[in-house]
Amino acid sequence: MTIRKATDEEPCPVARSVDLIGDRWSLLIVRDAFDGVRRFGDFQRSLGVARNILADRLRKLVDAGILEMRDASDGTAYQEYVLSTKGEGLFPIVVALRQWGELHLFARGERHSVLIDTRTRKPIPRMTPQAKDGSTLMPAFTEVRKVT
Amino acid sequence: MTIRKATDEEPCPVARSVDLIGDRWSLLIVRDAFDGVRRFGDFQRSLGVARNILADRLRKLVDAGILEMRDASDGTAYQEYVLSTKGEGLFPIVVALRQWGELHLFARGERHSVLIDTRTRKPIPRMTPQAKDGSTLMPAFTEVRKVT
DNA sequence: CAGTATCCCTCAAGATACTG
DNA sequence: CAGTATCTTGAGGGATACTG
Repeated sequence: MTIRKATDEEPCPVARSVDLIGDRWSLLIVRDAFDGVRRFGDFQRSLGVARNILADRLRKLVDAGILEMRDASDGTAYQEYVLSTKGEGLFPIVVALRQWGELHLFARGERHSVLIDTRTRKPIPRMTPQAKDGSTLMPAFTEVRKVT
Repeated sequence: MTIRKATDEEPCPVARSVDLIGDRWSLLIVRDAFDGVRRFGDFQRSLGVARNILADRLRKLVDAGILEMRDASDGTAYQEYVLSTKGEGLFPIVVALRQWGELHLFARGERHSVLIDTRTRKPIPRMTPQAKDGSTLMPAFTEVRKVT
């Protein structure tokens, strides 16, 4: 990052976003968070990431205001990491990555995990529906749960 | 990547997408490509990336079928890199990153670059318009040109 | 101009042991 | 269980010189 502009001098919003969440793990943590994962150990098992790296990424995501720490809902003494409103705003990015990947990175018939919109109880569509003007309709974030 | 699954064993489309384009430079190259950048030197100047890294990323993007090489349109002996259909499919991801960044990563009033939709001649909106059901409307890719 | 070849260095990441 | 501390490795990335 010596050569890249400091984030606060970078005029391109895409670049700032990529600087913040464009690493190997952050977006997958966010994906899991959309999927309802909340606890350190669950993230760790889901991702298979080293504990120290996970701790670092969680801290950065909390510092960035994407995740918030809360007391565990199950009465244990530990913390949970849940998406803030800002973090929930990443939903279109995750969905777009998912849909592009489904369409272009899987062979026909090859199985992949899907997301269920818990409001409509339907899977997030493989492709974004087209509007009349050619724009695409991105599902809203309600709550989502993975099915494999 | 020792611990991460090989791409062809990874069942999550988000993870496959992130594996492919979730590095520091690939998405910014794609962003520039949407912006009409086509030549090695122009990418290099725009991004400030080392030439060997740029060459590597361009090669990987071509191998992945996201960019295609063509003979230069200006008659010179060189090549140009243009988005394939698959690459154009990344538009919603770039737009989503842009809009999230505009909304959450810039102070009020702070200036940032914008994209002009050359079909409508209007800037890509700061926030995705909401549909009645709470889903969001992602602009179509026609052609786009940066304005700072 | 459009790359390739080399060298070097930093940091991300993995492994593992330890602590409250 | 939820982390922290420490060590090691390797890949990513920068600088630069070189080539067709």
